[in-house]
Amino acid sequence: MSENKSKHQQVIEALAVADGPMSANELWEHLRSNPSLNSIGIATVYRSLKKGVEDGELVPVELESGSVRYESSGLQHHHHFLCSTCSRAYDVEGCVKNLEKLLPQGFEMTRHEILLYGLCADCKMAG
Amino acid sequence: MSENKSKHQQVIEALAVADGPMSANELWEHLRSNPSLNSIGIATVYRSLKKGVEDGELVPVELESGSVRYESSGLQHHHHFLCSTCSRAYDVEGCVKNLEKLLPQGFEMTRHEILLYGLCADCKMAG
DNA sequence: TCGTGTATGATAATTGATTATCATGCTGTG
DNA sequence: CACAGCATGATAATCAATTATCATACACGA
Repeated sequence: MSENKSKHQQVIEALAVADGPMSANELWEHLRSNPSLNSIGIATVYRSLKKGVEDGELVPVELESGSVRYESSGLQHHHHFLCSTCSRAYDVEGCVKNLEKLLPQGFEMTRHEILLYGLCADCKMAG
Repeated sequence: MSENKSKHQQVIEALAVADGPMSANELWEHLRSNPSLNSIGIATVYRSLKKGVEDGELVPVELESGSVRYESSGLQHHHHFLCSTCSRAYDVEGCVKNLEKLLPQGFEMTRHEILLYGLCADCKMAG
């Protein structure tokens, strides 16, 4: 398989070009639906995600209860939009100022996440 | 039991005075540890949470994968802080401006959540 | 007091996500 | 070609959260 991509690479690369973090299941469906790729098993998806995180290529992102999504590490600072209809997560660029002013006395902040909820462009147009 | 509080009321009231949203399990441990209250079963906690949401008294809050927390409805607009050490969630007052500027073209935002991560005052002092 | 209905607790059952297992097939080497 | 080792897929096993079940106990009205 030296001239073809390994399944693991397919997982990593799919996330590299995705427009938002994806769960194991989303990734699985996405890869299976692509006719130019061979089929892939869900076990391989989980294995690749785990390895990707261990290798520092991927970062887990928890936006909801019940599922962990993954994104490429090394992306610019960004946040996420979660569509209430299709439940896909999208990256959104930029950030806001003055987050520190929210911090209560005595607390120490190491990072933050901003989550926007609503309708993504696709679902808004379809609805 | 007319002069005492029902278990359901105890759950609702515990959340009313909590300093952040709590999961079923957190609530259960909290209520059991309070010597002035009778013991309570985990089933009752889940039942009360479900009923509280149906009645509009409680709101589910999803900050992580793996657990749903609940808070009183009708709180002022606020956000949350999640302690990486004790994993408790705290309410934080206030908000920030210009969130709309993050929204991609064609998307529609209905609500948002800001999550701060780090050490809470207790853990910071203890650590 | 008797009967009905609600509240409760213990625990079994379910569910969804994730991990472990195991057999297969392919790669590259000696 | 035979062998060792890794990648893979199907699926069983695990795990945590949640829900369903069922028997008990108490409150309240007839």
